[in-house]
Amino acid sequence: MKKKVLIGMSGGVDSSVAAHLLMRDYDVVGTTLLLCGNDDSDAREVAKKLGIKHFSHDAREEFETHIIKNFTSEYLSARTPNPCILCNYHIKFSLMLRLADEIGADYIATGHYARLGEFEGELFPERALFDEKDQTYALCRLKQWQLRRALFPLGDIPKTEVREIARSLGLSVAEKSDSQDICFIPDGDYAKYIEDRFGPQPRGRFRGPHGEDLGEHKGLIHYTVGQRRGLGIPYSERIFVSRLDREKNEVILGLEGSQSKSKVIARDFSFISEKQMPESFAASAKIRYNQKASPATVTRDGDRVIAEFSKPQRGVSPGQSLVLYDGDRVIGGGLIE
RNA sequence: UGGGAUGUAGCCAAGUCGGUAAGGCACCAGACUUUGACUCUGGCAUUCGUAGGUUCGAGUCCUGCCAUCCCAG
Repeated sequence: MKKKVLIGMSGGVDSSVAAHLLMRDYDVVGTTLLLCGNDDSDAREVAKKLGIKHFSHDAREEFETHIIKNFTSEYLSARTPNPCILCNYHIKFSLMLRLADEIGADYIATGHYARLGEFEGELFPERALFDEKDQTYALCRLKQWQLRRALFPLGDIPKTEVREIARSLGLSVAEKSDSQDICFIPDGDYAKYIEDRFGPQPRGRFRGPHGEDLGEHKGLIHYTVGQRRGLGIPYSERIFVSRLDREKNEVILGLEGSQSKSKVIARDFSFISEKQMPESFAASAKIRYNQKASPATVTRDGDRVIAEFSKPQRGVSPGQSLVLYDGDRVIGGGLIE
């Protein structure tokens, strides 16, 4: 008898094709999590077309407490959060697992471009075979109990082939564009979203590379370390946000290079492995999603990790995650201070 | 008021012996992207404070006017 798997279906191409691929070896049930007014009609249509069972689950309350609350409070604390990483941990790989238990499913699956690898008796997310589409960065906080019941059907398929499969199946979502922006903020204007909830944020001054006053900023939540565009400041050369000063409510600007650092400290670090990690080791690391990993020497300090990169990293933004890799294998991730 | 200087796109700013408006920043549009960013590509002055003049041709030469700044006092 086939084992049963519950797949999260967003209604996009990826999870739709993932569902189809699973059907060969598993008894597949699809679910769409209602997180924030998203619509499940595409997913329902795909499920019907594929001939699998589908149900939707209202997860708005959990999404609100675990993801949105953190997202807004981080921004209000002058940090730049990555909601996807938290969502994967709390929603896609926790809540989904509970739903799987309810329907008696052995596994859960998602349309992430990632593979699952085994190393010394444990499981790890591994980079997708075609790493232009790798999504392991966002899976950095997963634990063994989650990975043991996870499946990633798209890990060794290029995106173009996924679309071809969708077309050959006659799925209406085959040409649907890739999702982007923050899923619960459809228009992409996160600052407006926060101000709608918490009111307008106090304005302050822009401080230039030489300490000069460069005018008024719109409120700290509008800026991220490393940002260049949208500052609205004419200057003789490119200037970047190098720091957000919460005490003085100032946005500190600097020239090219001023926002680069070799030493990155991450707190609340979560390792994939349950084994004791060495105090210090070599790894490759990323400080943001869309970037290739670069070599670093890592030192542990309680729940903190200090990464000393061999080359300075630009735009190290507090609140984003430092994710460590050993080759293709994700070691873990933590929040940049 | 006398003496000096300057006035080129939203900002900074090139512009040679007059020959038919560099560049940077900002901005806009695309590309990239399951976060915020970065990056990349493309766009962006029929016009050079203004009114005349010289010239085949003026941002570049001449004259008046206007504006701003500095030094005198």
